[in-house]
Amino acid sequence: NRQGKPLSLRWRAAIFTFSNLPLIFFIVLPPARWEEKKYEDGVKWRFLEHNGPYFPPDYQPLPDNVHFYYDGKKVKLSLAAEEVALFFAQMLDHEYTTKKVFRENYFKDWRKEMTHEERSLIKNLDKCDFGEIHAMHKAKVEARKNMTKEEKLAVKEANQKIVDEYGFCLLDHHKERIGNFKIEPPGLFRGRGEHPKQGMLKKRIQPEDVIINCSKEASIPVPPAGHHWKEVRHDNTVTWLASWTENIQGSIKYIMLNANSKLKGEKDWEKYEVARKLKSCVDDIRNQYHQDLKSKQMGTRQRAVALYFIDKLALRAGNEKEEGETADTVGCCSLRVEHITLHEQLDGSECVVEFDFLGKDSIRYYNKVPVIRKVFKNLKLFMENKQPGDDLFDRLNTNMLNKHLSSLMPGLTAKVFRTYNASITLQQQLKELTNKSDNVAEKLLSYNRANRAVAILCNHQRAPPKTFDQSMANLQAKVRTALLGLLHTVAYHINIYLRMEVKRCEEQLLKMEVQATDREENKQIALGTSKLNYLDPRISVAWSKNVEVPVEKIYNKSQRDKFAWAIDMTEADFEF
DNA sequence: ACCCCGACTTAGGAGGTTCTAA
DNA sequence: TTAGAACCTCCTAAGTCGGGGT
Repeated sequence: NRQGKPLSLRWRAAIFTFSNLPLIFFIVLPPARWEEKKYEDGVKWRFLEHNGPYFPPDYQPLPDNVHFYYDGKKVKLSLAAEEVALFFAQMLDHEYTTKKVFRENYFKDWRKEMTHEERSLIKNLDKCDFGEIHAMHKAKVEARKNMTKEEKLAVKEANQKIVDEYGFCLLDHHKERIGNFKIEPPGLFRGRGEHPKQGMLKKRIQPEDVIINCSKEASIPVPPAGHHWKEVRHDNTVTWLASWTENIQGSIKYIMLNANSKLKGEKDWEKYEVARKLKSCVDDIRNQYHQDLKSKQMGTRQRAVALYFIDKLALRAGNEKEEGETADTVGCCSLRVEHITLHEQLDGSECVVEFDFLGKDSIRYYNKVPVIRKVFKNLKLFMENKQPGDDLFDRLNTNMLNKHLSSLMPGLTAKVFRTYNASITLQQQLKELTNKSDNVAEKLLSYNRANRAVAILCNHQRAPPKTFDQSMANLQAKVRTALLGLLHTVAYHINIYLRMEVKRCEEQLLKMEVQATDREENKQIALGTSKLNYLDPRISVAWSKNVEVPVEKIYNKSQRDKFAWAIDMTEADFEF
């Protein structure tokens, strides 16, 4: 099986008695889905059938009592222009409708949707009054919030019907959940960070834009009435069920399976197996790049320094990006001189590199890192005679780096280091932080702390919750109250009948303290991303068995579904 | 050798739902 | 019973990486 052990025989036993004789039956179960044999290289399925994507509802025109005004005068907009006006009006409370780039992009695209007459009238966004449309939208949101239980239930049932019809497909022998079966509705593009295309109109997708992928033998999904698909193809070397090209970046969007599917689970498992393989040769690879730091070839030295960062700091590879098409963000290979500052001496350490750049999703990476002298000297060399905006690694790109890595180990790429370092860190931290004698709450705190160490390594940040300070204060107050209550109880009522009560108070207090600590430490850290994408679930499952914490305490339902393969196969002695 | 793009994973936020404690 | 926090699901943007074409 996937732990490298012989394939396990899955069985259940049942005991009956017959005339006081015990009879034991063994039932041999078929192999788990993730133990079925695979297809030849490149083939992802034999049979694929589905109902096609679900399209968002058509635009509903504004009611007659809601108006748009231009320059103080009432203007009845054409349907197309009105729909796009509503997109803007809906977002009026959001700060990016005040941003220059957003407004300019929006206005330019909106004008494209206008009729000739509208275009010649409406020339200035500042003179547009979306007030009534905005108010109508807010009223709708409010009304939705105030729906009765019955109304909410009706909505829920309607949604469930859509899921039942469009949310599943048949892939080989299995009914599988589809991850995103809905076509993305039109709206205004909201990029992350300072995105040059923010505010542009994301257009409505028609069936004529959509490519369907299914097997030849399957019944072809029926397009909405009066429409046809762009294309129906039968490509079993890919996993997507439908695709379309999006108009902002011109990239392809896909409808794919849910994470709990066999296909995705198998891929996930493979990813962690590659990372485990890196574990067995990481020492050699580290020796290699330490040697390469002294290479006569500048390109080799740059590769070595980049690898040092990727390994030590879990930086992303850093592919080059087209300027002006996306926010200005970088990864390791695309770092520029302006993103690092060298300090011979800083806070009592020598050879410190100060990183300050925007990474994926425009999340800031800020870190001061002591490095070995050879790396430090190389960096100085790379920065000589360069402008702040120049590439730090001018003789390196992700392609060259990955080609080198795959020559060291099959399947090795830059991102494997992130997976490997994340998982090995979790395993080490769990070993270090968990005490067998702790109670479940304390063990969970240890787990969260180990998870947190990884999230910090991978720079998984979140905006602090809006009400964080307030809720923290509330929690502290509660702790104080509980503490007082406890003291009070102990001081005045020590007698045998109240010991239970004291014990209960103590437990409650401890739980709250643990909770407060956990929450404070978690203020700006997002644990979910690493849990879902970087941490080999077998480490967590083995830990939960070892320390006797139910797996439900660390994985919720959808996480348990996603990691079903790991929950099924992992024994307490698993080592990453 | 390089570039472009297709396919897939990784990412944080919005918003809805459930839980908890007063 | 209710408000607010915690949890969870959905959404879709933004990365990685390899293969094919030039």
